[in-house]
Amino acid sequence: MDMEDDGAIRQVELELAILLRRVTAMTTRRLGTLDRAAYLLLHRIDAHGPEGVKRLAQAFGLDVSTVSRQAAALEASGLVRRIPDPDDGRAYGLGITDHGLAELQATRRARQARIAELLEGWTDEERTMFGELLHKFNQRAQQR
Amino acid sequence: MDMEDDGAIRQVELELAILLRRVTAMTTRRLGTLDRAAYLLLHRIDAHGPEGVKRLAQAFGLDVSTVSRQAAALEASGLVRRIPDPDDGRAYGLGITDHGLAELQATRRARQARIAELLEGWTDEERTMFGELLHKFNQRAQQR
DNA sequence: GCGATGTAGATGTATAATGCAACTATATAG
DNA sequence: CTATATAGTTGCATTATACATCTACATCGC
Repeated sequence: MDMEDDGAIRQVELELAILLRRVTAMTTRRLGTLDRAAYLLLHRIDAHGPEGVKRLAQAFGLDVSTVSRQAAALEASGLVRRIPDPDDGRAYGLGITDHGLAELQATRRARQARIAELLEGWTDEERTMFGELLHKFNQRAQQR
Repeated sequence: MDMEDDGAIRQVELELAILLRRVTAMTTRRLGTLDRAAYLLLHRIDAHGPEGVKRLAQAFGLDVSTVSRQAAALEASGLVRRIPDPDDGRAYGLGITDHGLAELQATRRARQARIAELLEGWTDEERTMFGELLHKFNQRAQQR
């Protein structure tokens, strides 16, 4: 089977590359007050509860040092607070603060409004399918 | 109509943010010999024929200076060559060289193989739909 | 209990991508 | 012919990132 010549794969590969460019460019100027790293970290913490930098780094495929710096920035801005791990003096979890939650929600609204613009004219079915396929893809991309 | 609370939009927004993270992390270590910027530029030039840096920058939503540097790097590597615009002494187009085409194809194969892995177990319909929806999304994202 | 080894996280340093501002050279308009 | 606009380049600053190293604590073997 000649996978590489599969037309669908060809298209997905190209469109993903383009998507990366476009969405990176779009989100470089922040929507709301949070930059992309901050937004994703807060999103994750909000959804999964407090986690340490190691787990967060794994979740995003980033180096621990990178997340450590991002977390420090978030803490300095009062968006998260450290919650010491009672069983491990080295470790702590990052918990979202009320301020962090408010900023997260504001940024999320701004981003969703942007997406809503881009999905204007799509059918409900297309939107739903797009979300599900992206989710399915992300699941796989995490494991690998 | 409460767009912002549409479940599909909520999911698309989140999954796009995650996708960006994952795919960026994945493509940081290059597949093939070309980095991401080089790959996309060559891809575009191959598909659209020679274009100047201004048009290329617009196509990717990047600053002209950024593309100018990327183009210089491509030229230094012999992947593209400058084609002076006969009607405008300031302008030139970037044309892909044989070497550039070979590298493009090699990198494209490597990337497609990677995508094929990630889409393993998907139905043909899902793959096709994913590609089409990504394309549709990118089209909109370019105009806006 | 204590030394060896492992682990969570922070920090030093280097690199790469990018944007903005200033510049050069050419084109076009009045 | 001068003034202004445009294509592209370059200087500079910023940001995100990885890798290596370091510190503090934990755990394991004895």
